[in-house]
Amino acid sequence: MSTQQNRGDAIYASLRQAIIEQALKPGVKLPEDQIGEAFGVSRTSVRGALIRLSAESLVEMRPNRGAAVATPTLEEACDVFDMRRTLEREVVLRLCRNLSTRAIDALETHLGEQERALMAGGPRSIRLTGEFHILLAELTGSATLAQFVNQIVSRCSLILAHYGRPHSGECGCEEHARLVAALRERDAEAATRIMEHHLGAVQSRARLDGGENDPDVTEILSRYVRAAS
Amino acid sequence: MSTQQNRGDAIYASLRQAIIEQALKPGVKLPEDQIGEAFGVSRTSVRGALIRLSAESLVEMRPNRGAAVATPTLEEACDVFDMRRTLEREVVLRLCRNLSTRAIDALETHLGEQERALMAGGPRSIRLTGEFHILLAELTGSATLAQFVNQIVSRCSLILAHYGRPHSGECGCEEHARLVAALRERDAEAATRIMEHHLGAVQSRARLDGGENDPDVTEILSRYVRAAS
DNA sequence: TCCAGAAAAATTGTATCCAATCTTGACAGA
DNA sequence: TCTGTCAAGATTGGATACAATTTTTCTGGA
Repeated sequence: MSTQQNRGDAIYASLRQAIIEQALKPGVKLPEDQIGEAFGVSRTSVRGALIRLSAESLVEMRPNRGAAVATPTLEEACDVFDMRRTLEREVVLRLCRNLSTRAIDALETHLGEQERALMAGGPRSIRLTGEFHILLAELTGSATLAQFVNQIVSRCSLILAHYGRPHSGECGCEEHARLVAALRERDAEAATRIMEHHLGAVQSRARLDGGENDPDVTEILSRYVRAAS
Repeated sequence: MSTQQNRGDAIYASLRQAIIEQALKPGVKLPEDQIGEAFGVSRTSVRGALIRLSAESLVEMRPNRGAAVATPTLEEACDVFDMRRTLEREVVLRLCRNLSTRAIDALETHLGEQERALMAGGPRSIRLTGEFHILLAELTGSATLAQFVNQIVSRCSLILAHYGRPHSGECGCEEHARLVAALRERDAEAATRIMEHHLGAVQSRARLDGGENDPDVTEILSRYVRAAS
């Protein structure tokens, strides 16, 4: 899923990372020409990457009108966060049932990286805190679960970029540390509680209460549009 | 996700259906030329469709060697079925919390279709029994959950095509009826039990016990290949 | 007969090209 | 000044073209 064999893969990975790190903000247009030129490839390869990103709901492709970084609606955002809760609860339960010491080592190594990145600041930190959750999912040994979590966490990044306060990444990673501690003890009850609380905190960084986030005129107006009458 | 705006969409939908209905069996090569000619379009459009299908793990694309209907490994198959259990349990729980009478009507209408298709036989039946589960997921109102279930159920179809007994679709739909009955009563305990049992039955149609299913030589031999020594 | 290696054919990866569609900006009329 | 219309420019959808790679076929030698 990472190494670049085709040019399309490389572009896919780069664009994806840029979106997740919130360098490409929701709504930004992604003209094939321009991207192709930036990467030094033709539109053909770019198109392949965009198709894949749109399959993940990270970009929207409207026919004849080009691609843009997706702008999730409020409803979508809530749905995605709900789904994330569901999936990550499952991750924690599976990990408590079955977690090697090697896995715990991997988690703690990653915790260290997160802290260092947090010190240093920058987009790397945003990405790493997300990747922690993906690592958790991978450690369940279920490729499918890991893939779904990967997708959902990426979309959460996007949502935070859209609705979150400026530069709001996921979290200070202190709760991550507590989660790892609970997992080490195989304490499913505590682990799910921490995860639940943690995701609640992440979600609360988004202003999903319908408050005045962005003057997204078209979206607001679309609610008042009726069939031509 | 269905109406064909671009040519790529049309091909995507057609190929997907063919795979799910087990008309295109796992391992079958999908040369871009040939498919393009079959649909009367160029390779460009075909490629787009294949990219999307490979993002769903329904086809495998190996660099410079073309696309083929995916041939899930045994491990993958088990993983997918596990994930399906996880997701569909969530579907049932959500539905018991919140299910309109309109939704129940929709389910019963669909049950009727399934029965009729089962009488008539043919690939339509295979597809419809799968679509019942997708309908369930859609009725939760969560687009994300529905999409994940859609993907997972499709992959299960593929797995049954690979490992299942000949023409083994999902199931006689009698358990579907019992599930709807339990949902109507909002009986979460019974509903999850039925779903669990039902998916167990579906899974058991696949010979995932490692028995002698297919002489998948390359895969078998790959376990004996060591680094060149 | 069987195998190794080379040539030919087939297939993919990617760039380029054209028509269709959308967007932008200018211009005329109110 | 504002608004509606239309032409010019930009962008996408899709086909074609060509180089790179793989697969198949052919051939010569053991």
